Parts: sequence; C-alpha cells; structure tokens
Amino acid sequence: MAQLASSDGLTRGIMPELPEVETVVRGLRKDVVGRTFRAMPVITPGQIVTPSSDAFAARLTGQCVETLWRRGKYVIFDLSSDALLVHLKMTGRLYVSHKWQAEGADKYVRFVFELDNRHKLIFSDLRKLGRLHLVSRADDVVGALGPEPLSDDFTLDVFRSLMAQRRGTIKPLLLNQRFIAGIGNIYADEALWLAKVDPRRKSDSLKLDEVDRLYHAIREVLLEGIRHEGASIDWYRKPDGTTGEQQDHFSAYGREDEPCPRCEATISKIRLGQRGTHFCPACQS
DNA sequence: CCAGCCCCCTGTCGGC
DNA sequence: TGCCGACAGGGGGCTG
Repeated sequence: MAQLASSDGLTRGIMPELPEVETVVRGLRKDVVGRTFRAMPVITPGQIVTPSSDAFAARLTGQCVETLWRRGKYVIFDLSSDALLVHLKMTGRLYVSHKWQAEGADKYVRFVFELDNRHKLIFSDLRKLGRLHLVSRADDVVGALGPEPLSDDFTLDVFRSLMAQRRGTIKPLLLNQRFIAGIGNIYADEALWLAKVDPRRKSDSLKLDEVDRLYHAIREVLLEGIRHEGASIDWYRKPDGTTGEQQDHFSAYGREDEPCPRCEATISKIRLGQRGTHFCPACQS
C-alpha cells in the first residue's frame, strides 16, 4: 500500500462514493467513538451548511461521539444531542492527526476538531466542495435519500419496483441519490459494464433479466469496492493515509481506448448527463 | 418526472 | 514557453 507522497497534486477523476465513504468510517471509528469535541481552531465558513459558522463550534464543543456511521455518501457522527454530517464531495479527506499527516504537512486543512485525548480530527479538502451539517436529527439531511443498496431491505423486488416507476436514461438514474444512495460515476459505469447494459438505455426499456443483472451488479461492484477499501485514482485516501486498491480492478471506468476485459472490443468514453461515461459498445447493449 | 444547464472550487492537462 | 479553456464530478438550484 503506497504512502501518500508529499507532492501529490493530481486531481483527475476523484471520487468518494459509497465504498470509499464506508472505508473512511471503518477506519475512523475506533479513534472517534467515545471522544468529546473540544476547540475548533480552524474553520472554513463557506463549507458549513448549518448552523451559521459563528454558532457551529460552540454548538459542537462538549458533545461526545456516540456512533459513527454512513448513509449514502455522508459520514455521520451521532453526538450527545446532535448529528454532525460530513459530505466529502470530490476531494474531502477525514483523518486523525496522529495516524497520518505530520502537523502542517497538509496544505488543504479546512477544519480541525480537537478531541479530548489531545488528538485532532482533520477535515482536508483541496477544492472546498465538501459540506458540513450540524443538525438535531441526521434525517434532516439524509431523510430523502434512496435506499442503501447493500442493506438487507434492498431486495431484488424492491429494485424491480423502483425501476418500474422510472423512465429516465439508466446511468443518470443510477447517479440520482434519491433513487439509490451512494452510487457515483465510477461505480455506475462499473455496474452497467458488469450487467452488460448500455448506459444510454432508457430505464423502462430494460428487460426483466437486465434489471436483475443490474441489481446484482450494483451490489457486487460496491462490495468489491469495499473489499478493496475504495478506489484511489489519486485524491481519495483511507484515514491512515494509504491508498485503496479498487482502482486496479476497474473494467470500464478510466479505460477508454483499452480492450474490454470481457470481449476485447475497445472501451468508449462519451459524455452522458454532463459526466464522463465509459462502456463497451460491443458487449453492453 | 426528466433533461439540460450553471455554479461551486482547485489543479492538471492539452492545444495553440 | 505561456496562456486559456476543458475537464475532473457530487450535488443544489433553476428552467423548460
């Protein structure tokens, strides 16, 4: 596992999606659960959605982290009386200072949360697209998300019934967090490749066996991503600073002009819904 | 409901 | 060599 180089500057194709966020949560849990937030010496006001940036630190300070979990792409800290939700967007990173970066080594630190054991929880974010919410109930932020694709509740029947209500293009639909939570550009392309479904298809044109293949493919690519601890094309890192491995297992994403691993035809890259989209024009139909 | 567009941000890369 | 636009892509907002 490669250590993060001090000069990493690449920003092409980032990602925190469900497997990456899940890996962050698993890596952080034992360092933050049971800890109490103390001072916040660094705050980037523009990244706080609620409450006002003036009130944020005061309201957070003194609250203890009871559980740390994930919903869709949100990291959720359940606190004594509130919930802190963090969305990493493209380049956000969460890590505990003693585990990774030496003090001052990270140019993109946007938040520092001092903990009651003298460690610091760091939120770093090159592009400042990440967002923080401090709310009384997590559902205020994540209540409208679609189902968790890896939960026991997300059955084949549930997916069939959700699909039956939709008529849009299949790939943008997979990216819609109100349809299913947690799928981003990478795993959408990978799931459609695995299911042999063309990303340009209308969702209501999928035959039953294609819907079934897509259901299993979604779960398989997400589970594989978690198994490999996320994809580190460049920016995403696990909380200990090392890279995930999933980027070495892509079949379609980022492989334009390379042979399809299944049929040897050349992988295409197009734009679909303003997103780069990778697929095999021969075996995805 | 759905598609398309802009915006938020910063850094890299390719074209000229 | 330097400048500039395109691109990376999650999500909110807006329009048609």
